[in-house]
Amino acid sequence: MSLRIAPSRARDEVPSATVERLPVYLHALDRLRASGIATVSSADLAERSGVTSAKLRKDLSHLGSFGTRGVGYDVEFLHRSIADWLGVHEPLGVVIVGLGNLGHALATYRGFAPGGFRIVGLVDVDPDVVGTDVPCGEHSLPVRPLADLAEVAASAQIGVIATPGSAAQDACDRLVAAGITHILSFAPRFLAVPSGVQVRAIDLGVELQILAFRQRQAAHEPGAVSA
Amino acid sequence: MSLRIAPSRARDEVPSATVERLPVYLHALDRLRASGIATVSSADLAERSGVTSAKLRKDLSHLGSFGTRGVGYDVEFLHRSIADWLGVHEPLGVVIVGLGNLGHALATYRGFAPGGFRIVGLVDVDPDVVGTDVPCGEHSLPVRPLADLAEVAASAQIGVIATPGSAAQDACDRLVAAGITHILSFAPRFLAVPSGVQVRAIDLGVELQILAFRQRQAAHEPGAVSA
DNA sequence: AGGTGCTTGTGAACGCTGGATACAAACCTC
DNA sequence: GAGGTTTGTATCCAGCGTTCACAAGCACCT
Repeated sequence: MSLRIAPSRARDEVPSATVERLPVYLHALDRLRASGIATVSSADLAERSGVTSAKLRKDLSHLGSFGTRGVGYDVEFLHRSIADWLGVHEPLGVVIVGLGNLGHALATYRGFAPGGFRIVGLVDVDPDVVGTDVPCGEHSLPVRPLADLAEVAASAQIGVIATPGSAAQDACDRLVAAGITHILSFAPRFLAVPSGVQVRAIDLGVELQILAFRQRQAAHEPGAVSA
Repeated sequence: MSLRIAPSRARDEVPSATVERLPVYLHALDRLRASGIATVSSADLAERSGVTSAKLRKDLSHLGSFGTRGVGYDVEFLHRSIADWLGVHEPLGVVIVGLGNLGHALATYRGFAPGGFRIVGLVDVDPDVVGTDVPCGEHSLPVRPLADLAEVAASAQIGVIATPGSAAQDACDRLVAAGITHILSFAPRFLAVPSGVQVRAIDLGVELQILAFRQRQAAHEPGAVSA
């Protein structure tokens, strides 16, 4: 393969919808690499990612030019290119607040390390939980009391809230006070934050209700089939 | 309060963006009701839900007219109206496939019952897990082997996939074969399904990577502050 | 009884992101 | 060197969602 120049276009001008699909492509490339496949066409990769080939090519064109006309994409090169563009090479520190069932699930979740994350701290209020060790991928970490949050968060860039809803706003405020600007929340609540702080909220109950609505709707009108 | 007519407009013509926000409003109303607040204005409710008042009023206008001009909304009445419209009164059966950490977290998740769900089955492949009892809200359920999935899914309308990625497509195929048409997947993979089957996918790794990208972007350009 | 001040409900315009199409450029193979 | 294949991109379109602004309506006060 000839020498290539890393395109690396300005990150600002990329549509957010594209940014949200890039990790999906990365996963698909992961699997292709694991299968020993060296080259992939846009049509093939698109099908594995659940999009159309045109959309895939348009997405990639926003960050540069990675393929070879008439051939396709080199799996290894495209994977590295997207990963670099997303900035996976320098892992971010993650602190998890709340180690109930969900917190444990997140801590032990495989797929954080390859994604460029390193869990650096676990925090909870429950005295029965504080002090216990939780396995986090390779290593394991002790759960520390809520009072230590500021100290723990000092080496983190991302906060994850896995507390009950009633404790979520307090946890959020503490994270923000500790300098965390990007938060992933699983609490069933809207979190108020100062401007400049990004919150990405996932509410399992809401997701299920949306699905349930569609189910009931489809059950009531058996004729309708949507994409 | 005077007699009111339930508006109940056609469900089809409501934009999907509105449908996805209704459960959020419902949660906010839950909390207001718990606080003993009887009346709420669109501005107040909107702030608690993380949207603008105009958007909230427009969303509600799609399903009818629930407020009183000059006063606001009756919390109890609006809650019941949205819940009825979403169809919460008749609970849907949920079957969970995969009872690792995430599956356990989902099974024990509080907030399914009030949302109109009833977990009716748990399935896993691991012989060590099969047979164990898992608490699901009020009651508890035994984990059954994968071979029983069709039988278990017979009384379910929604399937939840919480397996590792490698087992997700197989689990999905079995759910579809058992007649399940609406699936919530947490597996880091695109799931291929026949047309008519709805899949809602949540990939924790993807969510974190999107957030991480924004973090690195913000860190690199300290001037930018986005809403 | 009438006026006043809110708040809802909605009509219309706007912005815009994203998606589809089609075609030219480029590369490998024969 | 020709042909076939696949990428990269320019252009256009369409549809959705959001916002703005105002009219309609209710309660309360005088």
